[in-house]
Amino acid sequence: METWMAQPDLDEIDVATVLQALADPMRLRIVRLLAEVEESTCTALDLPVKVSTVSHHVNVLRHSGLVSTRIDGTARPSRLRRDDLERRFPGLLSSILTATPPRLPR
Amino acid sequence: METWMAQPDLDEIDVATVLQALADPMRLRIVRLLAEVEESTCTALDLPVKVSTVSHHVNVLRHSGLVSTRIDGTARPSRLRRDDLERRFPGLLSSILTATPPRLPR
DNA sequence: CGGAAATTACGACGTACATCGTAATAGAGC
DNA sequence: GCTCTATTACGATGTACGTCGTAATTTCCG
Repeated sequence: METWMAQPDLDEIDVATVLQALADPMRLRIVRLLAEVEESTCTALDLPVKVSTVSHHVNVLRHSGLVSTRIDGTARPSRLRRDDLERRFPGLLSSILTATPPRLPR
Repeated sequence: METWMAQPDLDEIDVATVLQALADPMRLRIVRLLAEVEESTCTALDLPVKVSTVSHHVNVLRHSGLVSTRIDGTARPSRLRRDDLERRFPGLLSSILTATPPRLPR
């Protein structure tokens, strides 16, 4: 049986909270990574910050409703709530993930 | 003839910058107001902060590509770049504007 | 049981930034 | 020209938070 960490229900997800979560560059990077690997733990994510910081970011992402986290022994693999987000805010997450990089300058 | 303040081109708009702009509650509120009134100046917006602060926020919104500002005498009426944003990030702005308020608690 | 690994809880530190007050600038109208 | 209004430029201030280091907790495994 699979156990999951506490997370907001679909209709509890606040768009302002989601935007605040996505506003941080490192968290946006985590979201993009999770969109590729489908599931990953904090230590497995290859990021230029300490694991305790990654853990903090993933917590923020889960509380905002962006990711769901499974309990697997001592590991806590997380995955993007793509379908949930698509239902709650159609087009939001997908347009962020498929966005073209900005043209120079800036 | 209409003059406009400098703003990023469509393909110069960065999704990360847009998200950072929308992350602030007051700026999100401004975006929602502009979505209703179609065009407004800083002083016309009824907000619980000083006008200099509103001006700052509108500048951030313009630099991020969310609003365009027209020069009309001493006034600087701004409007949402809805069509531009829809073309650049389909579904992003619209899903934010039409989002249902979150169910309690939180 | 003992040790290693994953995660998190906690406190501390820097810094980015939202906000304000004031002053400077610019246009409109008398 | 003078005044009024709208906007912004600038500096100051307080606070939120991203990051780190360390310790505590939990689980797995030999």
